Amino acid sequence: MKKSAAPLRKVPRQARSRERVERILDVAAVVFADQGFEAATTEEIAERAEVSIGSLYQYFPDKMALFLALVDRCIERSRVVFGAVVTGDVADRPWRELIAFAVDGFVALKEADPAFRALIVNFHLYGAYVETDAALHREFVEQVARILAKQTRLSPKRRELVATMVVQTISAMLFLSMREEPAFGKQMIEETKVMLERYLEPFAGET
Amino acid sequence: MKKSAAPLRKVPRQARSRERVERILDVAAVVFADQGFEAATTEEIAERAEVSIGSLYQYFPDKMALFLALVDRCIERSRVVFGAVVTGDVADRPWRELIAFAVDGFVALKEADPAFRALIVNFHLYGAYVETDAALHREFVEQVARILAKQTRLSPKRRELVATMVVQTISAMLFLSMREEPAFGKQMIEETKVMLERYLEPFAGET
Amino acid sequence: MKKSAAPLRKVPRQARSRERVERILDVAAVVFADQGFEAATTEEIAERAEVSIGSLYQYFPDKMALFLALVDRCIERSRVVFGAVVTGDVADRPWRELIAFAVDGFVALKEADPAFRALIVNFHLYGAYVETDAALHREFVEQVARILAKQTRLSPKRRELVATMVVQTISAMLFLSMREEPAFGKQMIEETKVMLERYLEPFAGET
Amino acid sequence: MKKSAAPLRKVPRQARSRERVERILDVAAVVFADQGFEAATTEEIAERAEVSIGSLYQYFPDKMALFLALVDRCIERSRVVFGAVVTGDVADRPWRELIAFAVDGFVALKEADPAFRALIVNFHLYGAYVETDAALHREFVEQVARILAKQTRLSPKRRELVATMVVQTISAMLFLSMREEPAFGKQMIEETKVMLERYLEPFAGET
DNA sequence: TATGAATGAGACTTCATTCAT
DNA sequence: GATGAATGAAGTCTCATTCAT
Repeated sequence: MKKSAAPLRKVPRQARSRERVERILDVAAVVFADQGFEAATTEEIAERAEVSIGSLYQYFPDKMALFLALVDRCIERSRVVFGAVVTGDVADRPWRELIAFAVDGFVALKEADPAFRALIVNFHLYGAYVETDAALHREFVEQVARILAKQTRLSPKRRELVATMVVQTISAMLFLSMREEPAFGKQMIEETKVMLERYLEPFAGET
Repeated sequence: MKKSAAPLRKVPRQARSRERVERILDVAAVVFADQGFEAATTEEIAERAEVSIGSLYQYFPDKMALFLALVDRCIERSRVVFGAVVTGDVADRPWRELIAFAVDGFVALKEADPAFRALIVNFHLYGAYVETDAALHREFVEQVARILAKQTRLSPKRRELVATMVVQTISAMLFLSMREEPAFGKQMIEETKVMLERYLEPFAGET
Repeated sequence: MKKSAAPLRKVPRQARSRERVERILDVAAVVFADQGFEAATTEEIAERAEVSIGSLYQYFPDKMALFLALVDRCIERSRVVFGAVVTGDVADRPWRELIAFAVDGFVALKEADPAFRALIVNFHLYGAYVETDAALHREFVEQVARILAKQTRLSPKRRELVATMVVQTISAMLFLSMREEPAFGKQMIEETKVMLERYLEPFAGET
Repeated sequence: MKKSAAPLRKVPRQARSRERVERILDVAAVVFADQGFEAATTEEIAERAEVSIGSLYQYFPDKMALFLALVDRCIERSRVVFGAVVTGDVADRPWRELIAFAVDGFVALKEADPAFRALIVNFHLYGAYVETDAALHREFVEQVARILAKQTRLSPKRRELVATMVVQTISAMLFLSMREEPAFGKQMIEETKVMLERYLEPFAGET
């Protein structure tokens, strides 16, 4: 599968068009989340967005561009949500709280935003097809790394590694917990917090 | 999406045929690992196995059956590898060693066996289409749970949860590490050991 | 063998498209008539209709839908032709005329409309696969039964039986006469009239 | 679809082989009758006959040859059954009896012999693919024509035509009655006798 | 001669994408 | 710009027939 050149073919300037693009993305998120990227069809997305298939392709050069646009959208939205962690004094709170804040934040995003579910469900695509790739993950990793910078004495390299572990663990568990019975899924999420706490605690004083 | 009824349509009795089936599966493993289940085509698999498409379908009723056969194959092979952990005295060793044993074991399997890579890369399929489903995961979870039973006082319910966390963490990290630069990937694997050790240690005396 | 859900996938609204659909059906009629339903291929139909295979499937969900559409088409056309028999005073004419009218009507339809030939040639399909089934036959049977109601004192049950005999005899002989030398075929048709006249005459005063 | 050159590839001389051929034909009759010629597969026939597919093709050059062999078989068997009509004094009986004898004879054959059902069900094939064609029908037509010669003064040409009508009507009704509810089917058969009686009676004194 | 594994043309159908209106 | 009909490459799977053992 080829990669898509640009996420957006043309930037819609008029309010009407922007609405259309939003509607398309809203629908795409739901469809990708429900059926998976490959099983989803552009026609269904266009139909459910009450937009002609031609219009869809006017804004998005190909199917993958839809997915990439969702990635971008998630990055923006997560920036808003997690901005508080880094900028505010939240970063000075104890691990337990930070982790709970992060994990619950992700869970909330997943629950509230179909676009997030779409990414989580299809995160196996990242490496295979997308090169904008883990743009979202990188975003998160950087944010976590910044917190680690404040609370630990880890080297930059190590910080990136640890931050990556944290982010990947959370996203993996979000994905995996979705396939279990809801009750067990919730337990997995709680257990993820435990695992991360135990993992991170020793770093407080470590180099 | 339909499920495949039987893994094998015809059980090959002659050595010649068994070879063919093996060759088909060997190739399928590589193709599924490289391109993903959906992008892979039965025709390419047949071609690269130097077998006619008809022969392929003589043994496997449909594409999914190929994947399921790989699952079975992995289960068998992993049973051999991990059998030692449960039966032998290995189970009495300290956490650090057990975890290293398990993680390195998985890494070795992944490195040695394309079938394992195929499963890891396509593990998002398990729940969606397959009902033999996490047969492999369940296998691993049970084995880990047995070790936990020996070394901890966790309740059966909790044991299952913890074992699930361990297995899913390992397989997720195996998958994710494959998409990073090799060097960074290796660091992730090592870090996974650290995370699991810290996660499991406290369970030694816990209820 | 599965049945086709809807005769038409998309109702063509523009004149251009309706033409296309007509062309597809025209060609399908000829191909089904010449080669039989099973031997006919959707690709050949599309090709001869100078339409892409994709277009064909845009209007017809599957091969069977093409056939069903032909059935519908025939029902409509036959309604037009035979409408006169029931509504008009034609029904008061003597048997000989009515039978000649019906048989000659069928022959004319067969000669003029490939769709009719397609149905006649493939009428073995009706019961096996189609549930719109003998929709066409039922239509004819009802019309004939209505005439019988006017001209005889047969019980409703018996009327249905006799009407069925008449319709089936005509359609069978149409089919069979197509496989004989044209001259002999025509004789068979004429003889069919004789047979039906002799069969029906005694019913005039019967209960 | 091509025609098959010879009905039998090699005439089996040994008892063992003749048995095999018989078994194949027995099964083919049932399968062709149940599923229709096109839907039937040679593999299923071979399997149910407990014969390898290779053996089947040793005796029959292709699928159609199986069908043609069934035609031959039916001709032979019908000769035995109907022989009495022509040779014996049966031919001197009144129409009503003769017709009943013929129709009931066909019905009995159909009921007793799957091969007959196979022909009846697939009689639409005759003209389309087979050139040995109406071999069976011709046989019957000749027999009926012989009776007509004894009981009427019809010209040879007319005799053939009338005999054809009789045979085709019976076989068509046998086929059609199989697709109706059993009760209605039986009524159709009885009604067929009525129709033929009325059709033939006037010929007694006709030229 | 019997076997049944192997073959591969070809059938049906889908769906991302284009382009005339 | 919007529309949606049209396209056709490509995919999965079947089955009549062959041929090595």
